[in-house]
Amino acid sequence: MESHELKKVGLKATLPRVRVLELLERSEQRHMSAEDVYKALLDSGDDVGLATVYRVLTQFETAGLVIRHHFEGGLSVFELNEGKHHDHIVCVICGHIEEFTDEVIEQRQESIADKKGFNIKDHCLYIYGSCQDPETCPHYQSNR
Amino acid sequence: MESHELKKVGLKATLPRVRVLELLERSEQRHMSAEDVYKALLDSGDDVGLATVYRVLTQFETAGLVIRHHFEGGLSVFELNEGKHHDHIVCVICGHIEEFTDEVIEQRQESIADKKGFNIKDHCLYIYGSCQDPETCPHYQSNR
DNA sequence: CTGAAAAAGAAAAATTTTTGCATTATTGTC
DNA sequence: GACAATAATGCAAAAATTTTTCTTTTTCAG
Repeated sequence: MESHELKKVGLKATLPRVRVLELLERSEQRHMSAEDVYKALLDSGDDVGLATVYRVLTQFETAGLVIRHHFEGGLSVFELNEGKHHDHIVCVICGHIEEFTDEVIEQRQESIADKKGFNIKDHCLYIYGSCQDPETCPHYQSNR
Repeated sequence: MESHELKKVGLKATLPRVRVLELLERSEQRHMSAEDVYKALLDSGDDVGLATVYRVLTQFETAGLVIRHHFEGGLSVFELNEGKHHDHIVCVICGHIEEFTDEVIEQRQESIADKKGFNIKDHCLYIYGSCQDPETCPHYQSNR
C-alpha cells in the first residue's frame, strides 16, 4: 500500500501522491518525465494538475523516493528509488534504457574521489549508444 | 586564430562566433552556461544577443567544437572540446569541477555495452561530492 | 466528526530556449 | 579593394518548461 510508504517519509497520503507513486511502481516505463507522469495520470482518469505533478515529484526526490536524471538532450526523467544504485545505458535511437552496476567502476570512482579529496555524495554514469536488437530497438534498421 | 578553426568546421568567422570561441578558450571557467557566456561577452564590451549565443553554442556542439553537459540540478553547461574524452567530478558546494579519465572505467564500460549488444556513441560519468579543500571550496566550512 | 494544518488546483510568473524577420556582415569574385 | 549573393545577427515575440502564488479542498489527530 502506497500510503504507508508516504507516511514513512513524512508525507500525507493524498490522492495525487498515491497516484504518482502507484504509477511509478507499476508503469512499464521505469523512467518518466514530469510530463509523462502528468499525461499518464490524465489518461487513467485522474484529474491532477501539472504543477502538482512537479511538486510531488520534487517532494519525492527530496524524500528519497525517486531519483531524478538529466539525460542527454536535457531531458529530465524520474525513476523509483528502489535502494540499489545503478547506472544507465540508453539507446539514442529507440529510447530503450537498461540498468547496470559494475563493482569495479564503483571502486575506481571511490579511489578517484579519494585521490582528489572529494567526499562522494552521488554519481551517475550514462552510456549512450544504439542497441542493435531489432526487437528492443524497432528503429534500428531505418537509422543504422 | 579562432577564425581558422571556424572555417575548418564550415562556419563563417563572424564576430559573435569568434568571440564565443575565444571566451571558451581563454576563460578561467572551463564550464559555462549560455547565460554565463552571454554575460561575459557583454562585460567585455561585445554587443551580442542571447539568442545568438544559444545559436552559436548549438552550432559549435553540432560541429564538435564544444561539448554540452547536463549537470545535476538541470544546469546546462558547455566546455571546449579539446579532443580528449574525460569525465567530471563536481563539488556540489562550491561548484568546483575537476576532470579525469580512468582507463579501467573506460574498458569496463566497453565490455558492459558489448555484453548488452550496444554500440557506444558517447558516455558521461559525473561524480558529485564535496571537495574538502578550503582553498578550492570556500563554502566548505560553513556547509559541512 | 471537527478543526487546524497541509496540500491541491488553476492561473500567473519565472526560466530557459527557439523562431521569424528586417538589417547587417562575410566571403568569393571581379 | 569593392560588390553582390548569401548567410548570420539582433531584436522581439513565441515556445517550452518549470515554479510560485493564492484560494479552495483534503487529510488526519483528537
